[in-house]
Amino acid sequence: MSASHLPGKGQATRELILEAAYGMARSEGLEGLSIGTLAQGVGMSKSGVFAHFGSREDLQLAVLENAGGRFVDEVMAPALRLPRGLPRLRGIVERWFEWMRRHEGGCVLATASSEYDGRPGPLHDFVVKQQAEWREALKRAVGLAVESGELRADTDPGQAAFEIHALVLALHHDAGLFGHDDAMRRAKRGFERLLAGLRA
Amino acid sequence: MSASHLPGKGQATRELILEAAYGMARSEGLEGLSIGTLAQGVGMSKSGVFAHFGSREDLQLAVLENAGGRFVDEVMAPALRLPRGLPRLRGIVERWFEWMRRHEGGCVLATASSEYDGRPGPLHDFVVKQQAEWREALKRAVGLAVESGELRADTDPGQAAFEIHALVLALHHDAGLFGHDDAMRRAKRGFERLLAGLRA
Amino acid sequence: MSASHLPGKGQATRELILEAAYGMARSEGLEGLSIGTLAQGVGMSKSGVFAHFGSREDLQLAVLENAGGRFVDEVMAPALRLPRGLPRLRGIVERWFEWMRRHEGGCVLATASSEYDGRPGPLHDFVVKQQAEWREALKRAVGLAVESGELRADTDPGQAAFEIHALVLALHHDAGLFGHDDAMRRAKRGFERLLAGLRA
Amino acid sequence: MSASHLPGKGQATRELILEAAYGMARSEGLEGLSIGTLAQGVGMSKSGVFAHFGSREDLQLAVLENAGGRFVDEVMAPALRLPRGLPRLRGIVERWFEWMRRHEGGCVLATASSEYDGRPGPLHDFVVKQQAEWREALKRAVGLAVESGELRADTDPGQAAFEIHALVLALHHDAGLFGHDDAMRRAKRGFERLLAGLRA
DNA sequence: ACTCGCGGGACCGCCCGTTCAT
DNA sequence: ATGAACGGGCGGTCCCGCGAGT
Repeated sequence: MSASHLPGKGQATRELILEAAYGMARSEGLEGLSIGTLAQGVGMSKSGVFAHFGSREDLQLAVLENAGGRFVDEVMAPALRLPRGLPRLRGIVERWFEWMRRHEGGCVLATASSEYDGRPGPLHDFVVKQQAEWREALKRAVGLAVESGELRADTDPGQAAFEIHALVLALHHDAGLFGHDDAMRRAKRGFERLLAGLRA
Repeated sequence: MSASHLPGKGQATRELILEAAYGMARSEGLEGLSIGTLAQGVGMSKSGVFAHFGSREDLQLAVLENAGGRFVDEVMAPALRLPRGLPRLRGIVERWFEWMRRHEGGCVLATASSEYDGRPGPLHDFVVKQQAEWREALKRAVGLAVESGELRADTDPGQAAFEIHALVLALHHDAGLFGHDDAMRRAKRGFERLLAGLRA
Repeated sequence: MSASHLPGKGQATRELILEAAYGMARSEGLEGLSIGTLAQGVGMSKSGVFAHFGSREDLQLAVLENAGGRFVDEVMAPALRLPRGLPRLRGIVERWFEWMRRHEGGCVLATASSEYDGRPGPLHDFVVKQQAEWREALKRAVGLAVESGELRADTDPGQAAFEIHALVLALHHDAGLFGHDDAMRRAKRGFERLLAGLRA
Repeated sequence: MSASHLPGKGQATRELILEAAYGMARSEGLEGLSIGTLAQGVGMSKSGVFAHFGSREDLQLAVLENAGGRFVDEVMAPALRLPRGLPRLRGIVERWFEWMRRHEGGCVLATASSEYDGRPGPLHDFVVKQQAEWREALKRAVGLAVESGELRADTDPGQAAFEIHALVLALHHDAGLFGHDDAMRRAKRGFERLLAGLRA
């Protein structure tokens, strides 16, 4: 957001590294990231890679931040440009499902939740913040649909957000273990049933 | 032929190790298990620990098997002794939630799903088998409740099982990140709403 | 040679172990022998194997002793029953070559010389003793052929024994690296040439 | 493009390590080389040592290569600058004997032959290549002495090379087990006798 | 500003030879 | 002859710094 340094070569390499790191973290998890392997993957020396992030933990944070940014760009932001109410709520969920489809075989953001749920530290805190943010966004979208009268007035937005997120988690879970297609069908049907129950 | 090694000293140590291993895997994940740390935790030498399981992978498998066995004993088995239909279905879900409460701060079985979803190997296969089994049990319980007329005849048991499991996953997720109590409340309300929608 | 303990089961197992150990030492060398691998090879527990020899070193010694005994039985002893002079000398060498043929792919006795030449200890001493013995036997056989007038009177038996042993070593060397057949031809021709030069 | 890392600090350390490794391999054999012990010997950390050679096997190969290079420099190359015929043949053998004198107590190149004769792999292949090369060089030197008329026309160069090499092996063998001086005398006398028999 | 070569120290999973009670 | 355990070592990989090159 500042003019501190023109895009710069460093920034470009950094992005390249993050890209590769994200790919690796998808299958091995953020905890499975190894600087050596990563360096090999991008064709640099270990110290070259290392220099961009002062520590492994900072690298993991950067990957998480980066992926989170993309999630916002591809899921949240476009949905927020849709009209309030059901359209926007549907927009979020559909894009979220679609995101999961593209990340079939491992979504770092989803995996990170269980990697760091019981392990204090900066990564834990960051994951909590991210997840809370998105849950809140979901909750707000539900709330607006209640205000607009599309959903029943006695709807509890937090509860609804919880249940929607549950479907996302189950989608990721089943897609990874049992195959993507069935999981997607079930998730979509689950969402429709949920909406049906809430509709005014 | 004496009573010397029927219960076996080795078996006892093995159980002790598995206990400690389970505790560690709860926070670090099965992939985070280290034989050295584990040995230190049980006050044995590395080689002493190692000898009980021919390899790290076999140790991980043993932990998973052991935990799975306890899950069956504490959740599935007792529920199967309840009368078919809603009571049994409720029995499973309530005990499953209760299991999650006791494993607040990390359930290895739940975490393993995301650790091995995209990583081929014996552990992956085992996880898939376990999860499929329990999902199937859930599905059967739903089916029986349909047969008994307690749930609507057009209920899709597989879909219902998916949605119930989603609530379990969300319970684990939220409990780890946002605190257990809220998560539990939401999961229970979610289950009641789900049942309400399915009731004949 | 004593009546200390009737052949006994223990003795039999011991022989069985030595047999297996010899086989392993042929490809891996005496230093490459591992009690674990050996135990597995004979289908016993490590400690079971270990109990027969108080230490790894004693096992190695036993293997060496055992193989040496067989060498004497198959090479030296039968040759000593031949008439003195050239026949006996030829007998030794031919049987020695033949021994190498049967141990194509590694003769522990030959290998041990280079494993322990620069490493003090009981094994070194034992190897030296064995090799000295056989060299001495060779030397005596040459000496007898000189006395019988079949070889020139100015023959130096120690020198001749050295050169004959050289051919044996070269046979083992070439057989292992370049193939047995060529090596054998060359060794035999070398021996004949040597004899031709010494003949009266 | 500067002189910064043409000699290279790393190269220097590498040579230093190889030097120490050669010393250790002389008594323990190439298979007896241990990275930990080696590191201790050169006063570095294990990983520091390890980094110079991607694996233990590559370290062993490097030691073999290095020693082979020195052998060529000190034995073969200078002899090849002598006039063809007997002088050059003598030059090779004398320098080879001299090499053995300097490596009294264990020559890695000689020992490696018996360590890897029955064990497939890159080291085996390398040893075979080395030995074949030097044998071939010896054979050529004999052949040239035949062409020059100094050795009998019916001389078989391959056979002669075999017998000369046999003396080298016996020199190494006896020097290690029975003492160097006797061995050297016998080897030299053997070579003279051999030449006498081949002379035109 | 960025990248690399080189090295360290801790730890990994695993296997060694060995002991002791049974 | 076994099973359990030990202490120590193996080869190998980790993350991380320092110093210097461009």
